[in-house]
Amino acid sequence: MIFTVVGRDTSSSARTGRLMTSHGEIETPVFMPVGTAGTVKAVHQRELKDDLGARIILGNTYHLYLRPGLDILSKAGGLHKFMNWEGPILTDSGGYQVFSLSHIRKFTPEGVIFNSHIDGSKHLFTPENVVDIQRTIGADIIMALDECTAYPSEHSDARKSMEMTHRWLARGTEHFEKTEPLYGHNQFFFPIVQGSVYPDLRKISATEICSYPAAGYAIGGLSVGEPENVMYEMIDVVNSILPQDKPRYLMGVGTPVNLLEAVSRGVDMFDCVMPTRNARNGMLFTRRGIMNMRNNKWKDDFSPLDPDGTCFVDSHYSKAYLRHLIISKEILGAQIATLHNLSFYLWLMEEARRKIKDGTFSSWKREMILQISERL
RNA sequence: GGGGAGAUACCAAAGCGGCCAACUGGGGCAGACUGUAAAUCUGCUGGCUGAUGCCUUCGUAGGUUCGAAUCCUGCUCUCCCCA
Repeated sequence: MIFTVVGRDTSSSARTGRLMTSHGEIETPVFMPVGTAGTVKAVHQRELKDDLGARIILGNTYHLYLRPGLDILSKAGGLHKFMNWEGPILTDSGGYQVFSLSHIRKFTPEGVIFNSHIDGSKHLFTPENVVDIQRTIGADIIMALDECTAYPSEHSDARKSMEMTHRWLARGTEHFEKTEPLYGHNQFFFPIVQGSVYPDLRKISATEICSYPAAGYAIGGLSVGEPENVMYEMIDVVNSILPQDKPRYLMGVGTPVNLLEAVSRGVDMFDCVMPTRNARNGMLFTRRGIMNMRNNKWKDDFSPLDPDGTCFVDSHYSKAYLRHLIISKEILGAQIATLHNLSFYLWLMEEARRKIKDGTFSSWKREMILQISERL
């Protein structure tokens, strides 16, 4: 993968760049909407592409492997064709499910045994077969199997967890190198830094994963409950070690403020369920602040959803109408709210790229954070 | 006209002598949500109070009882069956 830094902020570590994949070019910093099960929930692929301008989306190894399963994905010719998404896709390895489904998993020397959350059946994930599964899915960027260390964790536990991630990385990398993409387009394999909230471990981990000549590097195990300033500190520690000329992907983060703080620390790629999940739960992010659409105060506010918004739903529907839809649990409410939130996240990154190029990123960021933190 | 059943908080509906300011569901109000087991989850929902607590409530008016949403009597209303 070719990654080119095309602009740098002068007063922070923020940079803007271009990332080439077989399915198109991505400008960074970029937010990648999460589409766990082969769908960004509540958003049509055409809306994703045409209305939102999303350039790359996520899928999830664990979910797609369980359903529809590899047989179907293989017959479909990969996830791109299956879901009719022509842009780049990144798949998470299932490492996060090792963490979030911890009560139905068991570690073995080989890998991690899971009980399916769907039917309870047993499945084994190994650093190797997770590469194979992601070959079958056919994502442009695939992730190493890691363990997202729980927070809080003792230093000794965090170290053990990190070391397992490193051992898995060695095996996963070897397997990745001796296997081939299945659908005629390139795939890139990203290792993941762990180390919990311990700077010494983060340094060890970042140094370790940099010893692999990967196309890009991910920072995992953050925004799992630790204070935000600790997360920022870890990003600083890791980014001081990760190579300048490779994309950096902060996994699972985060709030709009988190994104801006991480961009200013040199992060290039983000994904998070927050804009989509919170949308379905009635929470809207706007450049003037956060709105809980279920709140009584919107019931007769017929003004546009978001007068500053860039998505057509922002000017075509009122706050009162969306509140009605959300409260009535109407499907359209989830659709409108999700379109809005994703368009806000994508706008925020687009604007960040522009400000980095302009050389005004830091002052813009400062002002932006004040605005978007308001509770409306 | 005769017989029967019932009236409980915003709605529905438990409770049938003290553990009841009253189960539960809905509705309402608010909060949470960060590589999605989430169109989910949590809290509150008579009044005053930070809490303990106090005050006013179970159609209505009386009565029995140390004590009543719960037992008795009258009244009002609703529903069902027969004529």
